[in-house]
This record gives sequence, C-alpha cells and structure tokens, in this order.
Amino acid sequence: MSTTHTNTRTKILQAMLDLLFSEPPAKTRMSDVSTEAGVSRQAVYLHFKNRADLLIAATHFLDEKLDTDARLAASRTAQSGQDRLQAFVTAWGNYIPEIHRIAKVLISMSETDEAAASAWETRMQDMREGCAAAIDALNADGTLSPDFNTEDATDLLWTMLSVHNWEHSTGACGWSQEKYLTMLALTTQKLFYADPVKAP
Amino acid sequence: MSTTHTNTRTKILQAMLDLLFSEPPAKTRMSDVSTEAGVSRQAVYLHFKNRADLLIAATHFLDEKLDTDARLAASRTAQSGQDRLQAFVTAWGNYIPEIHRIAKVLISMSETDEAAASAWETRMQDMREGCAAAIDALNADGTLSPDFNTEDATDLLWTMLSVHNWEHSTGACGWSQEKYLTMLALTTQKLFYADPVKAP
DNA sequence: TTGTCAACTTTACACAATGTAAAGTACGTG
DNA sequence: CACGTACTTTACATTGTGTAAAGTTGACAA
Repeated sequence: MSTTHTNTRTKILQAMLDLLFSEPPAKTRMSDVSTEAGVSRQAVYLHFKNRADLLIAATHFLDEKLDTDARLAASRTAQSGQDRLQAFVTAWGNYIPEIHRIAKVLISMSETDEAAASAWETRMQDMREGCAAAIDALNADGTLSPDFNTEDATDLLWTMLSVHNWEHSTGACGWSQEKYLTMLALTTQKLFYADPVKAP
Repeated sequence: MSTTHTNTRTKILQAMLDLLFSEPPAKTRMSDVSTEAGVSRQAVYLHFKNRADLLIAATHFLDEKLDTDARLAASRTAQSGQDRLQAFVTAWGNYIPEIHRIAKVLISMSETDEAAASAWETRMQDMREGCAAAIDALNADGTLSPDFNTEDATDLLWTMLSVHNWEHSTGACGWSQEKYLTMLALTTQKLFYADPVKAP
C-alpha cells in the first residue's frame, strides 16, 4: 500500500539523481529515468505530473539528503560580521558543486516551464536572504565598506555567488574548487570590508 | 541569381533577428522565422543546414550590423591602463544588452549542439583576449593590485563581465543599465586597482 | 475462497518541432 | 525556346512528451 507507493516514488527520484550526477553525464528523458528506476515509463506519470514536476521533486529530495537548511544555518552562528560573511560564502560555495547538475537542468527548464521557473526563483530568493543576512551582520559591526549600501552589497554578493559564476570559474577558467573558494574569499573581502585584508 | 539568393538569405537572417529582439519575446521556430521572412519553411533549409547553423549565421550577421570589432577596438586607444580597463568594461557592458537575446539562445543551444557550443566558446575566448589586454595594460602601468597575478585578474574580470551576470544584475537585482555600469566600474576599481579610488 | 482495490504494466495514440525527400513552379538568361 | 536556379508544395521520418485505457498482480477483507 502506501509503503510501496512511497518506495516507487523514491526509486524514481533516486534514479533521476543517479542519472543527473552520473559520470559521464547521462540523458534524463522520462524513459531513461524509468528504466534506471526499474519501472515502466508510465509509472513515472503516476507519481509526477510531468518532467518539470519530477525535476522539482528531485530538487527537494536532494535538499533533504544534503540537509541544506542546516548547512547554511551554520554560518549564522559566527561571531563577527566578517566571520559570518566568510562562513556563508564558504558554505554556499561548497554547496553549489553538489547541486550544480540539477540546478542547471532546472534553470534550463525555467525557460519554457512556469513551475520550474517559480521553483528556481524561490530558491534564489531564499539564497538572497542569506546574502542579506551576511551583509547586514557586516554592517551592524560597522565593517561594511562605505562604498556600498546594504541593498547594493547584497545584490552584488548575490550575483557573485551565482551558480553560473561557479560554473564559469571552475569550467572556463579552469579553477579548482579550492581556488574558487580562495578567490571568492579574497574578492568579497576586497569589495565588502571597510578595511580590506591584504592577501598573503 | 546570386542577388536573389543573397536577398532571401538576408531576409531570413533579418527575420530571425526581428523575432529574437521583438517585444514581447517571440518564438523562433523554423516555421516562425520563415513566416516572418515571407518564405516557405523549406527555403530556410536551402540556406541553412539546421537551426543551429541559422542561429550562428544570425550572430555573425548581427556582429556586422553592430560593427562589433570596431566598438571593442576603441577601448585600445586609451592612454593609461586604468582608462583602458574602464573603456573596455564600458564598451562590453553596453554591448551585452544588444546581443543578449541571441546570446541566450546560443548558450541554450550549446547544451545540445556542438557547433553552437563551439561558436559561443570562440566568442568567449575572443572576449577573454580583451580582458587580458586590459589587465595587461594595468599591469604594465604598475597599477594592477598586487593581490592578483595577471592570469587570475583576467579570469576574474572575464567572469564579472559574463552575459549571465548582466542578466542577473539587470533582471533579478533590478538594476538599470546605468547602475549596472556604475557598479561594474566601482567593483573593477576596487578589485583590480593597486590603489582603489573611493566612491564619491 | 473469493472479491476488490490500488499500484503498476502494456499498448496505443496525439502532438509538436526538427529535419529529409522529391516533385512541381516560375523566372531570367543563353 | 530550352535550361537551370531558386523557391514552393506536399509528404513523411524521427524524437520526446504527455494522455488514454485495458490488462495484470498481489495484498487484504469479508
């Protein structure tokens, strides 16, 4: 009964993630997913309205597995505004590679599917909250650069931390994940700190 | 003969651009383009191998109309490295909104089409050349921040000037084109100048 | 034991968009 | 007038999404 129902649904979601994160990247057509899950293609439509619906569900499914909220919340415990900004930047920067593949498909699907667009938009707004909190903490400490007000600084940080920028940095620029994080730390300091730290 | 041939080809390319840049955004299926051009759908396939081929041709067609090379070359005449960087950033920043729509489709198509990916990749590499030239000019003046070597600074500037970042800034952040340019000028100064200028 | 229900399978089809194929038309030029 | 080029028209193959409906299976209840 309900257990079986849930199992099949989970099997499909897991199959979607397996395909999305497989190396080399695999196609994720409805038939690919159903085959991977060991069910019929039609069974997928019993659980998910359409491809966008399945993808959005897979996104939430991955969130649970990664315990997304907890990871990002950790940055809120930092003492100083500067520590908090760096903790947030590092947490998010390390989170991106884990969601990158599914984010890419969701973004791509957003061009044609309203629900997918809305799902991604929500995530981005949540993410902006995190940026705002970090910038506000900096501002509260009086360590935010006078060159920016909090709104502009938030938007700028938000832009810098985009999935596309991670992709460009680690892809086109050929930076390692470590280098990406180092550069992110350096640039956020130079941009947002009232008194930027010099690189060693 | 050849004149007619060229005219039809041009009509198709112009139709593609008209649709791409129309407000509100229109679909650009092969049939939409042919209808807009006033020719049969099959006529399009007489001139272009496939959709990707048409789109790449439309990109070059737009380049000619915008006199792309000349516009970006202008930044090379600046005297100081700082002026040169700002001239380049402004030129490119003003160029993006004019190519944005077609760039977006080309990027999207790059996911599935090898030729489209290659065409976009070439453009991006050309663009990186411009970034490198600007950073090199700064470095030659001794005004490049010691926090970066020229390679890293080039990659960072390259990332900052991406089409995606323009899109995010003017879209999600809701910045005007003027504000986008202002913030770009400010951030590039703060990041790359050995002795950053303070904002007014 | 039989009946019923839900979950799943199987088969079939509609639809949209790309791309191929080939016969037909029309017009300018030798 | 004959010919070739450019274009049109019609038709069809292909791929992937999504809908529809009949058939199967197995657990559970009366």
